[in-house]
Amino acid sequence: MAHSHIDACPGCEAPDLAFAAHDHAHCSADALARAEALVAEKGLRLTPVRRRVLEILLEEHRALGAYDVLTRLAAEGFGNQPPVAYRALDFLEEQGLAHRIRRLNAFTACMHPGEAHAPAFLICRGCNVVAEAPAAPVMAALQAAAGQSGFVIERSTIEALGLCPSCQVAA
Amino acid sequence: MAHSHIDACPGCEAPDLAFAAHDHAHCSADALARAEALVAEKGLRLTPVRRRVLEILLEEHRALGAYDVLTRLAAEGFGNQPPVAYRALDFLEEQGLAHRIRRLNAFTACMHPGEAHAPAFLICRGCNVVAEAPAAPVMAALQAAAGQSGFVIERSTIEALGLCPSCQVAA
DNA sequence: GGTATGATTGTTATAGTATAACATGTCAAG
DNA sequence: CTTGACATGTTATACTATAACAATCATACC
Ligand SMILES: [Zn+2]
Ligand SMILES: [Zn+2]
Ligand SMILES: [Zn+2]
Ligand SMILES: [Zn+2]
Repeated sequence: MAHSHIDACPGCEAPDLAFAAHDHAHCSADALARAEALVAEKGLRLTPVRRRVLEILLEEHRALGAYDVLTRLAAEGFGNQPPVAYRALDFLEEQGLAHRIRRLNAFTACMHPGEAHAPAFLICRGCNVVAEAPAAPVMAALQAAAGQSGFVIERSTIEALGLCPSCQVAA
Repeated sequence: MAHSHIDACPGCEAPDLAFAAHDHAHCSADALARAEALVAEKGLRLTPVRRRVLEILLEEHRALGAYDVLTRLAAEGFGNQPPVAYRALDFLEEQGLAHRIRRLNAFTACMHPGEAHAPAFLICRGCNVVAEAPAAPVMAALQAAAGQSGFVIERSTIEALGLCPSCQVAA
């Protein structure tokens, strides 16, 4: 589902730069389209709840707690019990369409679903924006450190808390 | 509080290699001694609860949940309400004597308190051992990734889940 | 179409993690 | 001895997450 104007699209060219001003309507619509394609490809179903949860996560470059999502869902006529939110979030995470931000006990939409990527996150404590950063070099360094003791990495959590450019100015 | 036999002491020479067999009695006693020195240096107090919590965390190279610690404390005559454990754990974390493992919602003793170190953790899902790994290169890579978007890192969470050497053999 | 099958959602109940707020106790400085 | 700062104990509550089962929906097959 790659589209034709990659060079002109901040949301596609630098999807990890959530801090920069960009055409977010496009940014999120694109992520949603890619998600739909991916799910179809795998023969899975992006059901109404799942799709709506993804849309909610895509509204902003933030992380939302499961109960925040649940409140939204309930207000829209979906079930209002925790498993409704957690199941949708778990599905999205398993399919690489959302990520869990452990420092925040919250979830954020994946900004480049489908692309194999070891996720690293930049979390601004000023504006709460969460950005995905290119993490291949980080993973390589971590692999190297682990390899020294013969440890084999299966999954990793890499999160940085700090200030985005705008919030540095404000401070 | 560096001592004299650094070359002969696995617990000191390679404190990040919690997976390897080593003289853990020494390993933990040494960490405790360093912690005491550090706290005294800062004019703070390693009170009975705090000291006991650190000892408990030092018993094994594992992470313990706050409620696990609390159960132990209560059995030993300390308070049996959550804040008793959380306050001690928070103190230890603030002083760099313990680390929070976010993936496990648990805490582990710091294996080289006093030394400035950006923590990275290797968590074995087989035996639950948690090791601190040298993380300077990892942090450098993360800083580089963040720097591209002008993000300034203040704190970071770097955790890898996988299998230690022994558990790879077992599998 | 009708039905068997598995996947999805809804619901109840409960487990696990963490903090706010206030009372009590300890200790050292003045 | 009093004072003030810090530390601990306690009550209550908030927040995060999952187990277990019932009802519903979608699909494939006859
Ligand atoms: Zn965007
Ligand atoms: Zn910001
Ligand atoms: Zn040890
Ligand atoms: Zn192991």
